[in-house]
Amino acid sequence: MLILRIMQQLDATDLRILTTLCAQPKASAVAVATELGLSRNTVQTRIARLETSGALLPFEQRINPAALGFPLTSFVHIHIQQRLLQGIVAQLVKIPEIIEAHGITGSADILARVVANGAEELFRVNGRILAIDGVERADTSLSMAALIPLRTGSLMNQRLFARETSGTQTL
Amino acid sequence: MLILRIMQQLDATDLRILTTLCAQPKASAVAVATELGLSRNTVQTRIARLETSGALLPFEQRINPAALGFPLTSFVHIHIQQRLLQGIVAQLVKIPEIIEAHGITGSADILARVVANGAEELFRVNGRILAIDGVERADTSLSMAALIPLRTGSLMNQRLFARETSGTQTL
DNA sequence: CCAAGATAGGGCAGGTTGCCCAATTATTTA
DNA sequence: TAAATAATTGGGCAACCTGCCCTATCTTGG
Repeated sequence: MLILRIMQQLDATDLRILTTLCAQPKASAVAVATELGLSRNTVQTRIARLETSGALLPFEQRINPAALGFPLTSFVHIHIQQRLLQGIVAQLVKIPEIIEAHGITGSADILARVVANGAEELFRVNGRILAIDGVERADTSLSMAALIPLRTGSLMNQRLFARETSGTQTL
Repeated sequence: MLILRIMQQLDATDLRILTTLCAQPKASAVAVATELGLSRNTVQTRIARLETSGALLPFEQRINPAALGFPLTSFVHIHIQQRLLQGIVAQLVKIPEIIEAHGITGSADILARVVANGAEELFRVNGRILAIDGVERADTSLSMAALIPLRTGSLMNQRLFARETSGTQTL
């Protein structure tokens, strides 16, 4: 329902287009085409497909929470009564500072990414989470440093490399 | 060194522009301007500033790892000999499947986001992490569901709302 | 061998960008 | 409060780009 099944593997051309766009986000289709030695039509078709197939995440992803006034990032491991998951998620969605959440395996049930403008707000959010019916514990880990900022370039290189050599991936 | 200090708080106009762009990522500056009742010049100036000030993260962020052939996401809590952090991070960066990593407080030292095309690859990556000198343990939590996909819209609403109600916030 | 799909190449009207400038508001600051 | 500074607006212009349409190759798989 979210992402189309049609999300088959991207081929080398798609990857080259994406790579070019990463380097020059504002590049026009024409620019990409000439740079890659493709026709404008091809590039436009590909990009359109990438957007509809779910290969491109929403623009929202590019907005920096820090710039919005939320410089602190923390990860909260939430332990819950699993049978109440549905309702708990519904409540979590209502907390704006929770900008991401995954249902995970392991001792905790949910891993949430929480941003805040300061420690107090973090504390407040923690309180709101604990107040939800079915939540039993919430362990917060504050991010002290973004050692590796979210990237996908490494994945694209991997794919391109794998294609060219056709061998086992290594590094 | 990463993000410019110039990243002062965004004002209501910036937020409105960003909100509009979220709704219509392909909207031209002219379109945004007319929709918000601003001049084209203003919108273009603002957007340019947002891009240079670090309020807009790199395009890379919009690429879906799943589309690249990495449908599995997991979170790995890494315990290390803290004095070896530097070198460990240097090694982690070389592992393409690690698309994000934070230095965190709590029992674990590093929280890494790892993607893979299958369980075996996850296992391989885990091995590579454990092989790094100074790494003592790596606990993997597989993401079974993206309960809340990364979002920032909630933050923008919060900010805009805060502005409208209480007039004190400098945002 | 044919059908389907992808790519190249060309065309055209209309919208858009980049850049520049002057006039008009805010907003600060002295 | 007045002067200085920054933000916004409105307009103009050439170059460029997009969206859409059509056709001719060229692969690829059945």
